[in-house]
Amino acid sequence: MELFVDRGYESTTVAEIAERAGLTERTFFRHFADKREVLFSGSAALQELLVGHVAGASDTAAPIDVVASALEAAGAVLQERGDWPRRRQAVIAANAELRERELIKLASLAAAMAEALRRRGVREPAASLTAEAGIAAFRVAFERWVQQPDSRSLPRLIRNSFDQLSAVTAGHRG
Amino acid sequence: MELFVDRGYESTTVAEIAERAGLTERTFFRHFADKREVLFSGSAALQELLVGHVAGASDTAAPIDVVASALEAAGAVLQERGDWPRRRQAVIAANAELRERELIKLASLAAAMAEALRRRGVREPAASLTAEAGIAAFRVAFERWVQQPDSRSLPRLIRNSFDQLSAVTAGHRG
DNA sequence: CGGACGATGTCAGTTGCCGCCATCAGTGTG
DNA sequence: CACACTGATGGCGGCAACTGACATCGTCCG
Repeated sequence: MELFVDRGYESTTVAEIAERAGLTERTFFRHFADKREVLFSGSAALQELLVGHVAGASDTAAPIDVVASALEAAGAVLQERGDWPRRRQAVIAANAELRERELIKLASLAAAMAEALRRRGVREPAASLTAEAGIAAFRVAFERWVQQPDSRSLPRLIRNSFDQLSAVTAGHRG
Repeated sequence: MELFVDRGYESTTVAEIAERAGLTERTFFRHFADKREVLFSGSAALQELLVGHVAGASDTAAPIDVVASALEAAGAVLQERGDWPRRRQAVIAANAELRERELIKLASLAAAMAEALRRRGVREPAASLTAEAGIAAFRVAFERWVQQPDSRSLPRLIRNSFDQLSAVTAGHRG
């Protein structure tokens, strides 16, 4: 992160990262599949958290509410990490490769939640749709949170985003 | 496409692609920003189509319906290309790098539609949310269409996907 | 003590990608 | 007709991401 913030992601070489960590370039690639992954290795934990929440939710809760509360919980965790998520997001936003990686990580979170919903008995395409739309709501909320100078509560923004989503899709006449 | 289908995306080098086209590797990179872009250069046209539909929709239509009908129109165009979209999608699905690129292209389509909605007077975060959720509905429908052996109408699948989306988010209690 | 094992280092090689300069065909201009 | 300009291409060299094969070293276990 120090190197990325200093001179930008692209103009930082893997050799430099490895040197700063007191390791070899070869060893770096044994810990991370590629250069981008340094910034995304934490997403596995987030995925477990989401899946756990979905699996443990009340049986009577509607799928969209299950997804919403799982993502609010994730938002609370992110909120507690202080500056880190914002600095990380600034680096990601400045680089196209990293934005691509972020999208596939989010898609992977959606897929994991959809799978967890299916285990609760939700059928396709409702499961995928709920998970994907939920991630979309999360993205919009997270982006707002990152850009806001004041620290408005991320879980609250996420909740609002779900409300908006519900309002916005309600108009559709099938 | 011939080379990709034959030996897979990864084990096809840019030099081989260029040679097949009767050009040099150097020239290839003058036409495409990187190796992945060969498969995604058409997305600009799709974006124009979507933005045009959103901009030209009836003033009284609800944003979600505007987005839905724009994506149905896009689906109709894809449908007319016969085998091509399915072959292309098979190549993309088999490779992680290509899936990343596809996601960022879809995100770019969502951003363009959100911008078009804003020009119609839709405010944030409703505009982004509608566009993102719409793209999610499209993705789910397109994936089903690709996997279905019979050629069920893609626009119809997209319409169904939007109906499901509406049903699925309706349960949310804000 | 000795051997298995996991983490690291070393080295050479492939490939994506880019900067720089030369070439060449087509076009407009005096 | 000669010249300059422009746009597309080729050739070459080089950087950086990534990988496979092999060596080394510390640790743990019997």
